[in-house]
Amino acid sequence: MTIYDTMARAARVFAPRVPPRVGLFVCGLTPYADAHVGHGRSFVFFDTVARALRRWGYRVFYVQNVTDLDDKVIARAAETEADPLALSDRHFLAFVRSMHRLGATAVNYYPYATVYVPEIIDQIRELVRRGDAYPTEDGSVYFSVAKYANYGRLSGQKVEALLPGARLEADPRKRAPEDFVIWKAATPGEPEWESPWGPGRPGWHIEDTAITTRLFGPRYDIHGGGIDLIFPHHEAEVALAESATGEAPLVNYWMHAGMLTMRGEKMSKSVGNVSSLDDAIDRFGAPVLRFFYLNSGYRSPLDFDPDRSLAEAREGFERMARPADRVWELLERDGPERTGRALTDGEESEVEAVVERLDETMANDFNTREAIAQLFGWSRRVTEWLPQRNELSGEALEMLYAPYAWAQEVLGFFPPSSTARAGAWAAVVPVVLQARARARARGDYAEADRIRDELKATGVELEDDATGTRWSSPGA
RNA sequence: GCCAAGGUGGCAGAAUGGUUAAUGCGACGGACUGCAGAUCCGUUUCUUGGGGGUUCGAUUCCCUCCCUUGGCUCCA
Repeated sequence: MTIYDTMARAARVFAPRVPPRVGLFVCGLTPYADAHVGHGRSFVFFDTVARALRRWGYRVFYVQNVTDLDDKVIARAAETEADPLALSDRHFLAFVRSMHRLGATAVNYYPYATVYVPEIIDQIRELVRRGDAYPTEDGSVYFSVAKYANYGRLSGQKVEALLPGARLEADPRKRAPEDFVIWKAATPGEPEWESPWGPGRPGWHIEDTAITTRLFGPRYDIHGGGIDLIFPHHEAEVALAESATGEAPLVNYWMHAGMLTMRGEKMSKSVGNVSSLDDAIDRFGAPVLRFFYLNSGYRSPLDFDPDRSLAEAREGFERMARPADRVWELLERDGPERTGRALTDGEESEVEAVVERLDETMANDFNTREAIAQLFGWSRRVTEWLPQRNELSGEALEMLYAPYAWAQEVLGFFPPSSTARAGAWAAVVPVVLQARARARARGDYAEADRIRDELKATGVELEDDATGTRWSSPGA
């Protein structure tokens, strides 16, 4: 399989350092506000990466850090008079709930940065000892960019070119304007930890390297994140970790997910054009949202139009999922032991070829879009089988379902959805349907349509076909 | 100004050094249906941002220009 590596600016064959183990680290969010649709994109993508790697037999240890304390958390907490750590804790838990609703459950461990303060201090101490970082009189510590020769390799930036940059402010405490803070001297009233340089708290970049050095050692396989993090954050991570450990490269494969834009502009809390992730899940459901995200190349920008994007994704997803549902219904009702005809050898190898191709497609730098195109092709094929589906054995039906099972495993679509027709509705709706069937039988279509309309008003949708009436309650 | 990623049909968005450039959405017509829905058939549509080069052949590789977005010490 190949992965596009940002450092190499090319697709490279993937080879873990210690197969079959894979260390995967993805920059998580700073939980000072609710997650938005843009966050969902990259986290769903990396969830899919971990799912695919696991399917292929890799033992993935997926770590996603939580920046539970930084300037924004403190600022937001000050506005609401809340404790900063309690504020980020609350938002993080909400974020994890959203991720679970999205089926993004591949993460093994979400380390809070503040839990790793001892490791952070150790790493800073090592950098200072080596002369790569220096404390200042006020009790902060800065990393000396000039001491790291490869600074700029990941992002393509040159240090000289940074100087005219918009936000580099002259700071008398810094030896060079490009130096960045790794330990921030305490401000009264803010959370602080004791350190050799006085009370303070960690800088952003060093949190991740202290965590990954502790959990993975000086080198690991894959580091992911949004493309907006390449500079300065990931550039700084490389410099810090490689300086502190003396080993390189820190990361073998750098993966960056493209931005989600809102009508052409990056969705972000700073811009203020955010659309709540939970609202999107509420309105369209996790499968539609995952479909929307994965229906594009992960490195390309993806535009989100709240009026159109998810409605369009829903149409597409339903077309793809409908034949899967028809097969699943029978399996759910009769179980895999149901009797009937088996697939022919030719049909079986057809299914196997489809699944094999899906794996090959994903192995090409996680080409989820192409995999989805293939699933559409499979749905067209399954539609041809549907008229005779009642004659098929459970085993045959399971084979027809195999590409969808693949999608469930890797892309996270098609969650087992038996609940949709369960509960109180399951008892009541069939009675109503019988009444409607009698009305239709005697030609009273006005009554039949009235029942259909009234059910629809409660969220229950009906579809008539040759075998009877099917109902569904998407909101259930 | 510097760095990076994008630019493909009405829209979203793939792919490839080589037959008709996917897939989906939308629209239109038809079949089926009591109607609706679903499904099927057909139609609709791109010479792949502009220019130049390499090549027998490029949308794909190279150069250059333009545009959009992201980054340039807050960010998925």
